[in-house]
This record gives sequence, structure tokens and C-alpha cells, in this order.
Amino acid sequence: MGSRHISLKDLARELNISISTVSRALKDHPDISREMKEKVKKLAIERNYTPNPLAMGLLKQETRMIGIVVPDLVTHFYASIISGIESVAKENGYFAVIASSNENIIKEKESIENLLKARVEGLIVCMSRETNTTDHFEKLVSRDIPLVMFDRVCLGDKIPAVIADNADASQKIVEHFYAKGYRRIAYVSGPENLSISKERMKGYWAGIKACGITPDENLVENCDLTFESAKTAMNRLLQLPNPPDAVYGINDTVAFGLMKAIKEAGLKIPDDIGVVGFTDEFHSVVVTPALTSVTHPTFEMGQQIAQLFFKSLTPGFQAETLIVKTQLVERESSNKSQS
Amino acid sequence: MGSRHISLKDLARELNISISTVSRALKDHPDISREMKEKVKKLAIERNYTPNPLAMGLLKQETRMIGIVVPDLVTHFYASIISGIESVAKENGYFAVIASSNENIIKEKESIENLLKARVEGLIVCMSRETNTTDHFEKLVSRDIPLVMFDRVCLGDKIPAVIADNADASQKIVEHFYAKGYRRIAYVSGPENLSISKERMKGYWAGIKACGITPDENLVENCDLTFESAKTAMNRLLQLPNPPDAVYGINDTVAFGLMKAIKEAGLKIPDDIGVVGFTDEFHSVVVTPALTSVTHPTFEMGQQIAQLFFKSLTPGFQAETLIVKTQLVERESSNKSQS
DNA sequence: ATCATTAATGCAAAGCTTTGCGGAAAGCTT
DNA sequence: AAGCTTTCCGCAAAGCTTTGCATTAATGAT
Repeated sequence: MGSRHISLKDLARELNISISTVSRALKDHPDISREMKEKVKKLAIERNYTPNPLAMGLLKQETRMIGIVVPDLVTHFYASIISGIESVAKENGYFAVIASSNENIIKEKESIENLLKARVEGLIVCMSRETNTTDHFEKLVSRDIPLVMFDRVCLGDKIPAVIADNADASQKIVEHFYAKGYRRIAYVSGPENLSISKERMKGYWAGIKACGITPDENLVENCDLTFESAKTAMNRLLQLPNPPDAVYGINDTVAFGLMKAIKEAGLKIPDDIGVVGFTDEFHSVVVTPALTSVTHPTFEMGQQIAQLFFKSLTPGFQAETLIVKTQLVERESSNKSQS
Repeated sequence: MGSRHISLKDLARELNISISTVSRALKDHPDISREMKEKVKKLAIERNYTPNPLAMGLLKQETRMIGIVVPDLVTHFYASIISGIESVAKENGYFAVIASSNENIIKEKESIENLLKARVEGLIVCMSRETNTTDHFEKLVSRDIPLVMFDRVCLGDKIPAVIADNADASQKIVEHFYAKGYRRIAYVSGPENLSISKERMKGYWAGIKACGITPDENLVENCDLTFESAKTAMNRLLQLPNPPDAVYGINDTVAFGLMKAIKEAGLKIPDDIGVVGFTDEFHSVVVTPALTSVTHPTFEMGQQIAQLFFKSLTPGFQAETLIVKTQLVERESSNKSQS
């Protein structure tokens, strides 16, 4: 049962030499004679020896594990970022252990605790949508545990972070709508505790102002980021005395919900109502009409997150926030026929 | 640096007692007096002691890690199955380490090797689409390493597996089409080395036969499971002298590709051509028209996979293949107006 | 032949936990 | 008071690896 892996001791016994000699032979230590090295290496390969990471971890006091906590695993956005993180982690000899908070603050705290118990050397976290307190993150900072946050972040002065140019992108969406001839532009936001909500909201108002549109509080709705709640929010907008002729959501799941509600109301996209999403999921291409959306370079974002993480390990590191540029990809859903 | 975690030794030193006493006190060993237990436990909580899993792993010769290798992470199907596996794993005190083969056989083999080096106690694998040899799996079997496969499986007599009722479901799709009035029913399959390809193909022909349709080899196309290749396959079908009036794909990504090609050809779904998918992704609801699709209970499937894995750990276990029932969810894309 | 180098290898500790066994002190019996 | 049983605790080994230091043998120098 426990004998599936062979150890230095096994090799040593078989060759009738000491463990230290085996260890040194495998690492080409100058003290060991050439013949001995060859003999040892040959047997090691034959027996398929691989060093035991548990023993190494114990000795070196490091696990080379890095813990990732994301709100869910089934969203393309997170999955792709994780892939990016893993690619850089692997390059640095680390590997990622992934936990999902299921958008739940309790589970988020538990996941962090469990990863710490498993002796990860640091954490990369994207807050759940419920997370409205930050003490569990402050505790990590005060315990000197390496931590990088992304997308939904907090405590930017203490915790290094990677985020999108949320306000900018949001403003550009409004301006894009305006340029396409839309005038009553609505926005469906997410929970107020999330940084992305705040920043994208800021961009919305900036865009409205930049376009010289009279601001209308009624055109801003909230949802809890689910497909269903987005539909509900859209229905509220549609029942306004003066409903919007354009709408965008805080992410693509929300945008899909908006589209569904619009279609169910018998309205046409993009002619009756224009729609734009945020966070380009694969399926923006698939829906009809194809969804205009803000593209996050998710894989690269993941790589940057990991790079920032490793940078944060160096002594004297000061927390910084990296902002990645997004791009508005125009497709059919916001292409109003000029009338 | 290495002093972020405190050990039994730290507690022992602080209380001026031996390490063994601390260890036993924390586990309520009868040899330890009540007062001593209380004193130790109090300090342990105060200092936030958690046992070092590396040391435990080394001692007990177990890591409680289980390795998962999937073709990709960004597909809802796999992400959801992983969640299911993790939920059961956690219950049993195990945690999952996830690796992606990126649909690449080399990377698949590497991932398996790396997980083994990391001392996972067993593996759960879904083959990449390129995987046409099975020797690396046979090696695992002969090395007595616990292994469970799912969805795309092989060596069913030696390796426990969890799969969908592929042939059945496939046949039901054909019959569903027939019942809806479609007569020239096409099928776009995947790489022939994959079990799902073979089984769903078998179901296709069974369905054709059951409906009394004259078989037509031309109505069966292949693709490599990507969106693009599915589009290409569909275009070939559309250029047939006698093109199909219904088509289904081996999974939903393929189905989306089919839909795209059909739309680009200016044909209407479901009236000109009916479409059905396989493996119900979230977005089947979002596309227009909503996609009729075969639902896998993915989360539950993940749970069953994990349960089978733990069952396979028990002595005397014989490989078995679990077949999970799927369900055909009728939506708009196959609902031809009766004419 | 003796001493000093050099080369090649082994010993042992550290990192953390569990656990069988031995040991000391206290209480009890007679 | 001597012997025995409890009660409570510490020693040490095992699991695997790395590495400073010690050891052995052999070579070269004088």
C-alpha cells in the first residue's frame, strides 16, 4: 500500500551504500565518484525514483503550493484566469490548489482556512459577491501571508491586485451606444460591496455626462449577478413609463439575462433595444444576435496575477494595483439600423 | 519566513512539557490529566495551531490528495463535474488537485506524471480528444494506482468508469427528430478514438433503424470537437445534393457550431433544419432558438465518480462501469412547425 | 616510514507528527 | 515499611530528504 513509491533508502539498501551518497550522486555532487554516480542514476531511473515532496517540504519548509479562491468554477472568466495563473505557477515550480467559494462568504472564509491548513505558501483570491467585510483579508495581511486579489478586490493600498480598467470600459460602452444612436441608456449593476460594481457605475455616470445625456436614476438597476435576477431587473426597466433603448450588464451572464427578458417581451435586439455585455465569454459569439462585449484578456490576466504574486514574495515589496486594458468588441447586438 | 506556522514543539517548549504530551493532550488521550489537556488545548487555540499535513503525510504515508485530469477547464461540463467530485472528496477528508490536458495527449501524460510525483493517492481522468493509445493508463493499472475514468473512457474491464447512457441518448435524439417530422437526420460526431464517439454513433444507427429510415452514410460527418470544425462539417452537410433537415452534434460546443453555420447559410432553425445538442451547457438556454439538448446531471455525475473512486480503494474491488441516465430536454431548436 | 593531503563515503541532525514502551511519582495494600 | 498498582509523562523511532562534519582509505611528499 504505502510501498508504491521508492525512496533514497530503498536505493541505498539495494546498492549497499548510504543514503547520503545516493542523494549526492543524484545531484552530481563533486564528492561522489563518477562510477558511483552512474550506478546510482541508472538504478534511480530503473526504479522510477522521484523525490518525495512531503519530505522536501518538511525539510525546506515550503510546499510550492499556491491557493486560489474564486467565486465559481463554471464561469469561463475564472476558468480561463486560473489557466493563466497555472501556466506561470508551473514555470516557477509551483502548482495551484483551487477552491470555489460558490459566491458565499462563509465558504470563502472556510476555503481560505483550509488552504492555509494545507500549507499553501500564499493566496490568490477573487471575492464572492456576498463578501462585504474585509477582516479576513486584513488578518492575512497582518499574518504576512502572501496575497493577491483580482477583479473583485479590496484594501488596494495593502493588497496587491489585478483589475480591469472598469470605469474606462464602462464609459466606453455608454459612448459606443451614443455613437450608434441610442439615447436612453440603462445599466444593470451588481452588489454594491463589489469593487467592479462601484467602478463600472462610476464609468456609467462619466459616460452619461460625457455624452451630454440628462442623467436618469431610473435607468440604473441592480441585480445579484445571476441570470434570473438579471431578467427580473430587465423587466423592471421595461415597465418604466419611459423605458430604455439600450442596456448593458455588469457581466455576460447578466447580459444574457437581459437579452432573454427583452426577447420574452417581444422586443428586437438591436433595433428596439441595444445590448452590450462585459467580460467576453466564448458564448457571446454564439448567442443571437452576437453580443457586443468588453473583452478581458483573461489568460494573460491570469499570468499577470501570478507574476504579481511571485513579485510580492520578494522582500521589500510594496502593494500595487495592476490595471489591464480591455477592449470593446462590436458585434450585432448594439448595431442599430440607422433610421 | 518559515515561522508562519507553529508546531507541537513550539507549544511544548512554551509549556515546558514534552512534545508527546502535547500531541496526546490534543487528541484526548486517556493518559493525560484533565488539567494538562485544558492547558494545552487553550494554548493551541490561542496560538492557532494546526497540524502540519506534510509531517502527517510523511508519517502515515498518505497525502489525501486525488488528482483530476480533464481535457479543459473552461467547459461547463467538466467544471461542474469537478465541483461534484470535490464535494464528495471533501466529505472524505480528501482534496482535489486539478490538471488540464488541453485536449493534448502529451500534456495528458505529463499531467499524470506530475500528479504522481506530487504523491496523489489516485487519479480521475477524462481522456483528451487526441488520446488514441492507452498504454499510459495500463501502466497505472499495473502499478496499482487507483484510477477512475469518466465520459471518455477506455479499458472498461480493468478501469472503473462513469459514463452517460450515450447510445440510448443518441438513439432518443433520432427518434425525437422523427417524431417531430424530420426525416433526413444528420449527425456530426467526434474523433473515432473516443468512446463517446463510438457509442453515440451506435445509437445514431440504432435510431435510424428503429425509425425505419433508409440509412445514408453521407449524413454522418466528423469533427474535432471545436466550434470551427463543427461549422465546417455543417457546411459540408449543407452542400450535399440532398441536405439534411435535422442535425445533432456530439456535444453542445459542436451544436453551437452547427447552428452558426446554419444561420450563416440563411436557413431557419427549427423550420428549415432542426438542431439538437448533447451535454446541456448553461448556454443552451441562452442561444436563439433555445437548444434542445441531452442533459447530463453533471454535478451528481461528479459525486458518483468520486464515490466510485473511494469504493475502488477498498480491497477486492472489481472494476465496474456506472452508467448515468440522461434526459432529452425539448426546447425550440427541434420544434418544427407542423405543416 | 611517517605525516599531510585529497578523495570518497558515512553519520547524524533537522523538519513535524504519532505511538509503543519505559520510568517516575504517588497512592494503596498488607 | 516494603511492595504493588495507578496515573501521568517523556524517550525515541519512523517516515524521507538535505547537508555540515567526521571518518576512512589512499595518495603524495619528505
